[in-house]
Amino acid sequence: MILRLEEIYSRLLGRYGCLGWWPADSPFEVCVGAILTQNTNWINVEKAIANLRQADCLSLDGILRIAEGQLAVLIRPAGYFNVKARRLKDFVSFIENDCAGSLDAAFSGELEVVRSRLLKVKGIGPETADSMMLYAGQRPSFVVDAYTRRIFSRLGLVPENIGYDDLRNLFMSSLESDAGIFNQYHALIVEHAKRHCKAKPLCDKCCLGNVCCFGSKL
DNA sequence: GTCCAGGGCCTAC
DNA sequence: GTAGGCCATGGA
Repeated sequence: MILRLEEIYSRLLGRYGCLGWWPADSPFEVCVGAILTQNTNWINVEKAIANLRQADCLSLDGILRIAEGQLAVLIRPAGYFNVKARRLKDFVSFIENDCAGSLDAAFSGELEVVRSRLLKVKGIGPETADSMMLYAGQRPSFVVDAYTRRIFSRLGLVPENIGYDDLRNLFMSSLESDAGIFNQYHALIVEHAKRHCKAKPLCDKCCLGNVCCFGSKL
């Protein structure tokens, strides 16, 4: 049986309930987290964010002000710290110079225009741009990640090697364009993946019929 | 010791 | 246009 996207959402919501993503105190913090979490465990990101907060650098001005080398030291626990320090600097420069220092301005305008503007910033790829738009800007841009591709290809809904934009388009054309739903759906996918898709061997009580649950790698 | 985590850029073919 | 290498920490 092939499950539809709405049915999968309904099952995940029934299983895990409202998750209330993203775990951050402000839209700016969401953006910082989106960059820091690239290919990195969230636990390590939290440590880096705690360092930034303690150093009073968890703000646009804070990151503009601090030297890149010092920034790298603070975010060290998140890994790739030299790369990510540069990316954070590039991002705040974009907000300061191209958006008049306003995150609201960065997220204002036609959806795909906002997205393509973000994608021009070095270090912001599709997933990071969509995460920022959805979780910091409350814009209905669906976030696809490795978990999404893994689960939905295992369920037989898409090819394993489907491209990012193709998978994003599938969700966005199949679901009501609602930031609240997109927010929940992505959060539910991540929650499900963390609990089930890494289970070895097959986990039990999988609300998607165990199909997606057989180790983290195919 | 090995694998993996809520990616993205750059270089070679 | 795309596959492969690189960036790097910390927990399982």
